[in-house]
Amino acid sequence: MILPRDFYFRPVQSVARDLLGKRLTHLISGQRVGGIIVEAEAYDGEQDLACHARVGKTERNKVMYSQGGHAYVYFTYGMHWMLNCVTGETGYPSAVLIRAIAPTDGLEFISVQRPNVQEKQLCNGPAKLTKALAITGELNGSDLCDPDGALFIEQGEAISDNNIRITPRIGIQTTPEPWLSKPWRFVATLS
DNA sequence: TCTTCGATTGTCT
DNA sequence: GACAATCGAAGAA
Repeated sequence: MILPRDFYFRPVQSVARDLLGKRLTHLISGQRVGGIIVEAEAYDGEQDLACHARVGKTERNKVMYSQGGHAYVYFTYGMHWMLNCVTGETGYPSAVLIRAIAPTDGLEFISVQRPNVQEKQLCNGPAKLTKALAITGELNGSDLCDPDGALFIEQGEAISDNNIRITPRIGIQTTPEPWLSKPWRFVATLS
């Protein structure tokens, strides 16, 4: 059961929190590869100086300005892909960075993608999970609400508030306050 | 266990 | 020409 587009038409912080426990799937040659989302971060518009859209609309970040429910996939550090879910109405650049999942489907595919890696470390980072699920720039702009698409997010398990940790965002060291300390990272604690 | 640092390229100024 | 929403290896303690 794929999440309806309405799910993404809410404040990006709410979407980030509620994505925890949902099921991310990449369909590869008909095979389901994916897992449960356990970590996500919110990036909220041009005023958020940690958000790519802080410099306005560019060729790179234009997908963030599209309608909620689409995938924003970008390349960074010369070697890593990152996966985001666009939120909000067309024209408002906000998105949720998917930072980690607990893999449940296509484990043999994942182990080929990430050889010699302990199970717990397979998808516990934003670049790790894109590598594990073979997500690249080809999927940039994909509609996550399309049941015939290759990449989609389905209803999963509800995560209660006392199983969620909220912290500042990671990897934005050069971002000035107050954005640096915004509690916009959501982590589902296992068990 | 903790900290430092190299890899590697698309994108923006 | 600078640097990035990172990772993992290597070295120190």
